[in-house]
Amino acid sequence: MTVTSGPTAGASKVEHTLYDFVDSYDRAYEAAAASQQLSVAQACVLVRLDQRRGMSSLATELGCDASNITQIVARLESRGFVTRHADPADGRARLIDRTPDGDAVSAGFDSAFEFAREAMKRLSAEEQDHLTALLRKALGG
Amino acid sequence: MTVTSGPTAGASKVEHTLYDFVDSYDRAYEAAAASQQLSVAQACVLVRLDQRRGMSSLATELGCDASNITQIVARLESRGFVTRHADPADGRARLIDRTPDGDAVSAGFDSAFEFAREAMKRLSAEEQDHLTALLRKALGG
DNA sequence: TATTGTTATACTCTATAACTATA
DNA sequence: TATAGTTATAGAGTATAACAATA
Repeated sequence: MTVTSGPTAGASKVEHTLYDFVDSYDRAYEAAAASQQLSVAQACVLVRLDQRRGMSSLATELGCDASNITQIVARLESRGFVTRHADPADGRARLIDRTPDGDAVSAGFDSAFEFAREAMKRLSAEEQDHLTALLRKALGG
Repeated sequence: MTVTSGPTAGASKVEHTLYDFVDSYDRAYEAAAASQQLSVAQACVLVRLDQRRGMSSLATELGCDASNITQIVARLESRGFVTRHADPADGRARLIDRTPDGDAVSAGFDSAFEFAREAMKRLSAEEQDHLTALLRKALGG
């Protein structure tokens, strides 16, 4: 049940369509993570480690508590997908690196998560541009 | 971290936009649930109980195991938001009803989850129709 | 004093397996 | 035998609070 929404009672047609799209996207993401034996949370962290980075920046970007990241990174480390190193510039900080095994799993996830790619194949370049513009406008500022 | 994705390395502009939209939608859903002291899973179940229904249909619709629904419904019941009744037509089945308190919380959630509503206010009727058509086409069959 | 990260704790979500009751 | 639901269990996600080390 990673999938969230469900259209409200009085929702309009476009709102139902938005829900269907988000629902499909989320389910595809979960399936792609599962194909690599990853939880959604683990996949979220792993794919963001294409460059070495610290714990707190991950927590900020993912909108969760730092202690949560500590746990997820610990599980990824125990499976050999990441390593932790002291930051020479700040004795408090830790820098996380993805290992070659982690790179492979992350790449496997990227290959498996084909939802957006497949969906956009059904649209022409002009339609993609129009969709981008409409969604940007809908998102506002 | 209900939010899932994160754009892939080689993702196109429209794919980034899709991610931004899904990300915003999911975060807004989570915030609306939290505003009613509900988890995302609890909100998913509660909003689907506008009519009396059985456990297995919820599990099927939400794509999770029946034992999971048992737990979530039990928590909702302990907070007075739903009740369970025997199904007179099938001695094995249970029918779940939302209580008046549950109705109020569900309505509170609907009011708080204004993401899709607010986003569509930024588009004209024609733009909404066009967006619907594009997303439907992108979703395919 | 403030920040980075960890540990301890508690609760929720989730699936699997075993079970009861009913169809 | 098959289905609806529960219970027991275990692992994972999550936040809060308390803590150590460093800035």
